[in-house]
Amino acid sequence: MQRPLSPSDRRILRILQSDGRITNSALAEKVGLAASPCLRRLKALEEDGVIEGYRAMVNRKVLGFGVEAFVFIKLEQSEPGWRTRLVERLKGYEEVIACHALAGEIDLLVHAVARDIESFGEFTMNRLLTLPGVADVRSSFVLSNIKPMAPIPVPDHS
Amino acid sequence: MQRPLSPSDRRILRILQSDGRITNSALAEKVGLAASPCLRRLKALEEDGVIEGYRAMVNRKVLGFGVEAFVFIKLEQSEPGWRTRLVERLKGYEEVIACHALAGEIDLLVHAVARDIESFGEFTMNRLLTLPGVADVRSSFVLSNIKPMAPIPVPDHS
DNA sequence: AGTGAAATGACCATAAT
DNA sequence: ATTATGGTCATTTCACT
Repeated sequence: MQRPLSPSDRRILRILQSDGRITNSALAEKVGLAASPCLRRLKALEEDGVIEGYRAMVNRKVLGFGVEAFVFIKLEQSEPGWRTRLVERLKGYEEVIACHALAGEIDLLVHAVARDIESFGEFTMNRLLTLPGVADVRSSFVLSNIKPMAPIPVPDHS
Repeated sequence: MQRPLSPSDRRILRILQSDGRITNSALAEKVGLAASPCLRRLKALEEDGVIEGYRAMVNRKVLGFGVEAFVFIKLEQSEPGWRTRLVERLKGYEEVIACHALAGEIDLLVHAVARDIESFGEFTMNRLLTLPGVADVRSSFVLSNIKPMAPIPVPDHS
């Protein structure tokens, strides 16, 4: 189902996770490959879905989002259809920068940004609590990003 | 303290958050600029720290990490020094792909990956619970990534 | 290895302040 | 005048075959 990763592939993945915009030729040099085979490997990794995309990390505060928070949501037990629609609505909110379904006490973990505390309040009150199927909503503001979005470790073998 | 963002800057940020490896010339075309001024703006955004970096998004399962989890940590009240050292240790763990300090019930929210449930257990037992200053550790496995790492919205004005 | 495309820097034009 | 914007062109470097 998945071609095994060569040592070069692994080096490529390590480098690209910390510098996603490096040129292929600079990448090739770091990896210890000629440009041409390096590019072929990179394309293959993209093609195979090992690399799912590239993203610029933007400073949220510069964009006017002074508040970052996590919202812990418990759902009511209800027909499956409700849950699907709830999740679709949630995904549609642009304040939601990530959302995970969890096992255990909390059903949904929502990572959100907002301009300020007031607009975050508006968001939770008007857009989260009003979703049908939501039993409980608790929010915690992020005080500091201790470790922001670190790379996934790339072991020498899978 | 921060140069205001031009409409072109905002378009650049929107595009680069969903395609961080787009060539400058393709970016320029989408933005509606010539390549040269587009590149100048891009460099300035990096220089000013508006863009904090670029990252390839890698499929964790391909790398052998079948398990993704959030760990909710409560700390004991203790001297500030302990907390700093605890946080440093936490940052050093490569299983930890993100970590936030939160206000409220939970003090630290840790986002982690592991090869399987057993090795996640080893991680929580031997590396988290043993940290001095930790009062309580609770873990929830991620069942699904409902909305994985969406862009931060870029308003037309800040 | 070669060729077409992209990146990059020097320099100019225009408009708003 | 100064600042901020964008454009053109020439050169080097890169991507890709």
